[in-house]
Amino acid sequence: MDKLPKDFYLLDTLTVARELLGAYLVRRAGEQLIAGRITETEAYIGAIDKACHAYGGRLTPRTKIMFEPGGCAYIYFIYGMYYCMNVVTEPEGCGCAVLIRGLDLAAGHDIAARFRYGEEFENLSSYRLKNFSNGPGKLCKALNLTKEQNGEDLTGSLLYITKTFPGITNSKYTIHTGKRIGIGYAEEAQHFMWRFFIK
DNA sequence: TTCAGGATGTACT
DNA sequence: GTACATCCTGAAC
Repeated sequence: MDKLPKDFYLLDTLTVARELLGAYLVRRAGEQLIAGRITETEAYIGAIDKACHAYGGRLTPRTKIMFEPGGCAYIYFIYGMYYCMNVVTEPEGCGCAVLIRGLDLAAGHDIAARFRYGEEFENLSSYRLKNFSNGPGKLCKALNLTKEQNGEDLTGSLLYITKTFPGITNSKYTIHTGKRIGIGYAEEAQHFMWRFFIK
């Protein structure tokens, strides 16, 4: 399995955000694997981005993971009930990350469905299938990602990203860009075209 | 199919 | 006390 190496995560945040599209986020749950193709990302660059939790070098217990060298997971709790997962990027001290906003489930359907809805995958309604992991809070629930995985090394065996996944054929895609979602408070930064997604 | 409202903990003022 | 990188439900169209 061609796990993305540490060096990849040290690259420019916008590059990582684009390159992650079409890759597979893999989560080990016991002996089983859950994998989803990444369909939507957003870049957050601490030095210049008012929407970033680490804007202006703000270092708190929550944000300290963002200042680690690229290649670990930054998972935070939001709105009292959801988690969002980010990939920390660039060298140590930068405070940059890429938010994973959407996944297409590729493997581990049954266990993911239990994490997400507590039901078997084949029993899910079409509405639930369509909205299974197409949002940051949703995909964390499907992959059972919580603060327990905050800071997890993405080059380890519990949580990692690959360019291909066994038994899955990569389909072609086109990258689209847009404004980021849910950051209306961020003044000029809300207009940055730092959201990337594929069809 | 779209939309308003509520749930709810943590970080920060 | 307030805002938050969200999602679900139920009601109206």
